[in-house]
Amino acid sequence: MQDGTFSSLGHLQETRRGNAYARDCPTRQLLDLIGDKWSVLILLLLGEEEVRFSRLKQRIDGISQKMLSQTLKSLERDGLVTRHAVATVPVTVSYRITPLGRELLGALQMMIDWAETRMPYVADAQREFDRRLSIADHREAL
Amino acid sequence: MQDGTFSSLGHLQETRRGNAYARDCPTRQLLDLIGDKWSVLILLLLGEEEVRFSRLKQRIDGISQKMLSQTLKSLERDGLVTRHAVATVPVTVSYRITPLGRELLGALQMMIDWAETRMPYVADAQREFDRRLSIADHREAL
DNA sequence: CCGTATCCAGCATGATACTG
DNA sequence: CAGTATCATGCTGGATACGG
Repeated sequence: MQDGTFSSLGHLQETRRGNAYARDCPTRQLLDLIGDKWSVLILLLLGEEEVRFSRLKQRIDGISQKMLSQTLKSLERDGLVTRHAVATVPVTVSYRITPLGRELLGALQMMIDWAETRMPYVADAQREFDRRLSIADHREAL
Repeated sequence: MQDGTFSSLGHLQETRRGNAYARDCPTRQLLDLIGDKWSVLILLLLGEEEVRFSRLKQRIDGISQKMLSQTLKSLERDGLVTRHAVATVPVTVSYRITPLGRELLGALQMMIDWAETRMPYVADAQREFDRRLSIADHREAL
């Protein structure tokens, strides 16, 4: 079904560089990494300072130990944070953001700013949409 | 468990404005909207021009009719795109990005640029991480 | 303290078939 | 052409308990 799409894209100029619409474009790959529930929150915290595991768990509202551990390992694998273990008893582990991670955080800043100023408008649009929908549903029920 | 977090954040200065670490911060709300599999790809296409449903389906590699319909309705509900139906037979429907959606696209541009230039480094880091892990696993098996 | 294993519920996505 | 309904499925995230 899509083979034709791919080959026709070989010599295209879709305005943006590269094939931005393939399901495996870099943007989607990135969203697969950070589009989850906790990654960005963790990166934001680590962007300020090195933080210990237990402190992260305290400061991130509602995260489970499992998800914190899992997300940190993921971020470490992606080269966005580093893990530093000190062999005390019990062991002490802290995490730092990498230069690559810090760069990403910078690239996300405009998005974060947009979210903080514009999400209220999105919420308005959603309410309006739902209101119209419920009216339409009501008519339909006649 | 997290109530203390919230109240203590009342008079904080966590570097970034607002409580960026709550699970319902605007940034996470935004990621809930566009962190899915298709939203950004659709927005990018609509950012160039008004596009018909069938054309979107052709151009977005691998999307199902259900997911296209569902994602478009979601974006419409969020106020990021608008739907325009023409009562031909059969009906003709096209979608346009809204000013709010275009603004979001602008805010995403740095992230998109970062993804296109830096995702290779992420891929490198992942390979390196997996390589070391397999070595460790191998030792462990002795 | 930090991390993992297990089990489980809910949701996101997809295949397919059907309708106006 | 555009969209919905149904059903199946894999994955994400959460609860809990255990281990180093």
